[in-house]
Amino acid sequence: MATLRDVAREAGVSVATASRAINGLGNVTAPTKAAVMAAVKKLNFVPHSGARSLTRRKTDTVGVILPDLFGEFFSEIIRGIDLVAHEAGMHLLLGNMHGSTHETATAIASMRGRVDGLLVMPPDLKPELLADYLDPALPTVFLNYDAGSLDLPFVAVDNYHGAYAMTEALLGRGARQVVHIAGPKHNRDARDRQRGFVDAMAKVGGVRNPAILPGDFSEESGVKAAQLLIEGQLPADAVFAANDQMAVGLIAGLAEAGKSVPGDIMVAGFDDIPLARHLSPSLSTMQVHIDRLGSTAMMMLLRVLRGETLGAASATILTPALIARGTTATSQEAFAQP
Amino acid sequence: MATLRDVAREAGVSVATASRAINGLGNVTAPTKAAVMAAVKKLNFVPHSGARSLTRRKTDTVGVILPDLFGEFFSEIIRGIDLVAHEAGMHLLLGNMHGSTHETATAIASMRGRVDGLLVMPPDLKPELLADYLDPALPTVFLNYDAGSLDLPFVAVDNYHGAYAMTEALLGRGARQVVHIAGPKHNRDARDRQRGFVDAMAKVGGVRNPAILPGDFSEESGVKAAQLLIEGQLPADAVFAANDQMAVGLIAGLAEAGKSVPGDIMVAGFDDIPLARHLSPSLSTMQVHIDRLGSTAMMMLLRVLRGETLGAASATILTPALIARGTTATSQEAFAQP
DNA sequence: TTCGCTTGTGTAACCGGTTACCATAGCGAG
DNA sequence: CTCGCTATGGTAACCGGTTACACAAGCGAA
Repeated sequence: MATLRDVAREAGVSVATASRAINGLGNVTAPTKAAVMAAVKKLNFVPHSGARSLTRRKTDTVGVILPDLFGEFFSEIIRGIDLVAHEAGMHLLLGNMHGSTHETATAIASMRGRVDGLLVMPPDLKPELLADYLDPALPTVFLNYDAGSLDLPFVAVDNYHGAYAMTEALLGRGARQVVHIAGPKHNRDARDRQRGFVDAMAKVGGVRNPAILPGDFSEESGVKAAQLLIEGQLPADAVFAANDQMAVGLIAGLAEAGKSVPGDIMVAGFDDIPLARHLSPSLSTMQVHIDRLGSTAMMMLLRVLRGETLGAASATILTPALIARGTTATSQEAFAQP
Repeated sequence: MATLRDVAREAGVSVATASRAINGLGNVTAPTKAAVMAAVKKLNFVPHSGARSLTRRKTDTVGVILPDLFGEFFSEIIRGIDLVAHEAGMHLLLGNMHGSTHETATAIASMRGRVDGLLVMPPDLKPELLADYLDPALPTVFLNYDAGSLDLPFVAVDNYHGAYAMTEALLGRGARQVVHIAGPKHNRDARDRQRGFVDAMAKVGGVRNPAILPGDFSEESGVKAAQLLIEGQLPADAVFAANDQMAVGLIAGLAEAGKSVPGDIMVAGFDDIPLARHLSPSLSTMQVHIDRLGSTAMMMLLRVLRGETLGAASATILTPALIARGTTATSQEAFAQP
């Protein structure tokens, strides 16, 4: 591997001159610069970024810490981040916390000196726990997370109002007995969606304690919910699942039991995963632009890195949009658009 | 930020002793080590990895260069890589070549000094072009790519035999006129699948020049293929799309035209994306364990990094499995299992 | 007591690139 | 011809951790 000293020797100049020529810092005459560049080409010199980060005190890299890397959700987030990062000439260092607090601490620690900033998406953990591990000097933006007591910028989805709107829509289509399938207990997204559902049922539907079935965001838990619904003889004319995966399982379970969707029971999900539009009937859901979650967070981080103060922009809330499809079609609509 | 010198001063020892204590290199008495560790805790010291990589000449990071980050395919690959990398305590540095040769060169160059090894997935490019940019001293494994003339280890999917098997299966189910929807012209996966199809048609079906429609792996190109098929009045009793995405579009297009699947026309895809099993009828396809593509490549890279010679294991071919589902069901099967 | 050995600790050079500061050459003005 | 300025380039310290080597202390053996 060629070093800067090699280049300098080859070009017949000092390391300082070579460095200046390469970085275009002026104080170098055209012929000198040309000689240096020729040497660079000849030796195939590429600056060693480890050494560079020592003196420059920046790495042109951002660390991304996600709870898991499974499924389209995370792939879309990474894509959104990469889109913006690439534009700004930054690299992405991936860290996986694999769900545990200890892993998260390790992941954050191991990024010291490797990154200029951090994007963190803590799914279940309390922010207070994370605070101990975060380096206050390292710019950090939270993904899909209300930073709460921590004074850090974040991007989040308005799960509460999304769930509220969907519940309202179901009621508006004539449903009286709407059942909710909840997500993991400690997941904030899941809790907010449940709150939105409960509040809408109370205020719009006039129902005090609506039925709620347990779930964990997995397809299997949707199937189980369908069984509970049928065997428990729970009266229901609509089911609102806390995410699309569960809605998919639910529909399969209902079909198994001979129930028709939306004829007997309407179904709605949340997220608008690509699969949703391809089901038959297609799944009504709340559309979350997952990639924007990533790109927005990355843009915020870039601004912090540039030294700008975010002010009011330090909290960005993305509002999901209601997508009405086949699983909530009324009989008229079903005839009009099979 | 606390440095090693700070820790040494705090513990009342020299930097050398502090370093040895932290890295557990022996030659340090228990009380001395305890004092150092106490200082580490107190100052919240984390070694600066940039500085470390200078002397150690390793970074515990592997670079991953992908053509794009879109869709489940890449997400699965990254997940597979991460699974193995995490186990080995390695980090992932993501690079996106965004399709162009120039970008690829930049991505590879910018990883100099940042990574110990490289995983590269070149979709369309010729290996000869890449060779100029690859550092021979940097261990590299190709993903989903036959390294060809380059003497580098790789993991690939046996697209040819997969396509051959699927075509054979379609013919075995009574199809006579099978049409293929091809992938992008310069994509090697697509070309191999097309070759497998053509050869199977000739050898098993006795058909010399089977009909082939153009496509580009996108859902839309599947829809277009359906239109071409109908409007061109191309006789067909089965369609084999080069990937699942196009099969999905194709099915939608056929439904639009009033054709029933598999009644009028059987359909098959390739990849087994998660969506495949959820379609109705469910999509028959060749199952590729995409995550294994990533994890296998990562395991190979780890072995190279440990100094092992791969020998025969330097070329790993993953064989896809045929998954027969609803879109290729014969009428008897359709009655038996609706 | 002194020599020799083991064991623990310190000093300083080094990895590769950056940059503050200094030295020199070249030029015009006086 | 000398002075003084600027443009250009060189020297060396530094970023933070690692490690070869030197050194000192402690112990047993002669």
